Amino acid sequence: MTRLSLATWNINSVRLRIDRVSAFIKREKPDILCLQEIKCQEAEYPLKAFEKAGLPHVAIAGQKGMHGVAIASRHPIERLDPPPFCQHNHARAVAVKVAGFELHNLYVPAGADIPDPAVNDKFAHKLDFVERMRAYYAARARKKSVPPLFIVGDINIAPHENDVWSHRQLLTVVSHTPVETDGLMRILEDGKLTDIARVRHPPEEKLYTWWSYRAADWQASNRGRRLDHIWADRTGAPMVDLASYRIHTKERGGEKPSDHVPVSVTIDAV
DNA sequence: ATGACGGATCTAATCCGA
Repeated sequence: MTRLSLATWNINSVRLRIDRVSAFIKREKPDILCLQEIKCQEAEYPLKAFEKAGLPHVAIAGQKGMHGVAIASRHPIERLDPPPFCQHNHARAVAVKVAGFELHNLYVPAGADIPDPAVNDKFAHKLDFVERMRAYYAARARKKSVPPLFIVGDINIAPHENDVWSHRQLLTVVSHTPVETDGLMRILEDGKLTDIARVRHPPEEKLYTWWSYRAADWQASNRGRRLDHIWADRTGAPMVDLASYRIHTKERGGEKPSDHVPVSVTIDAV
């Protein structure tokens, strides 16, 4: 039995924040770190820093300037085909096999401002991405003898009332509209997936992983949303130490933070 | 809840995020 710490973080430029990433790895010692919005191509990725930090096994899906996801691991990884969720083939998914389980790292489209797919192509793209996730994980849940699966990343949807600072005021705001939150809940239901954060944290407890850059004082206004998720499938969920779930809110502070903070969990792998 | 911030890019002004 190996205890593994798995963390996910929308880093909003891995090159700009590589020193913060290195410090986080040094302090929190994740065995696997999944990043979103690396905002670079594969060749530009700061591999050396990850080697130095003890996570030398890296799978990168990059593109110029925007999006981009990566998985960095202490243990050897086997790269898998990314799940086919993005109709535009953006770098929004990377998948590996590591320590006997499967790991998907996702960056779901934000969806822009207007929550109407008829007039907003980006919102239509987000809804399509979510429906593809539902169909894929539903089909996978029907399969026998698949490895345990963990799905992490910036899902860009805050599903529950207390995953946002004001349920009432955000009902018409992209990330918390009913069509999105219903879509997310259907992925979990049809895929037989567990949203690890909410197993131990009751529905009335506020949980945020993102705070806008535009607030004058993010901490004082505390208008956050829980956009970053760690999910496990039926065989993955029992491997999770539920008490280990952490939101690393401290990372929203200090110099040049990302607008998202890391989320982590400990897994008992074989 | 809009766009006060912040990132990348054809380094100047624009696109993008959520």
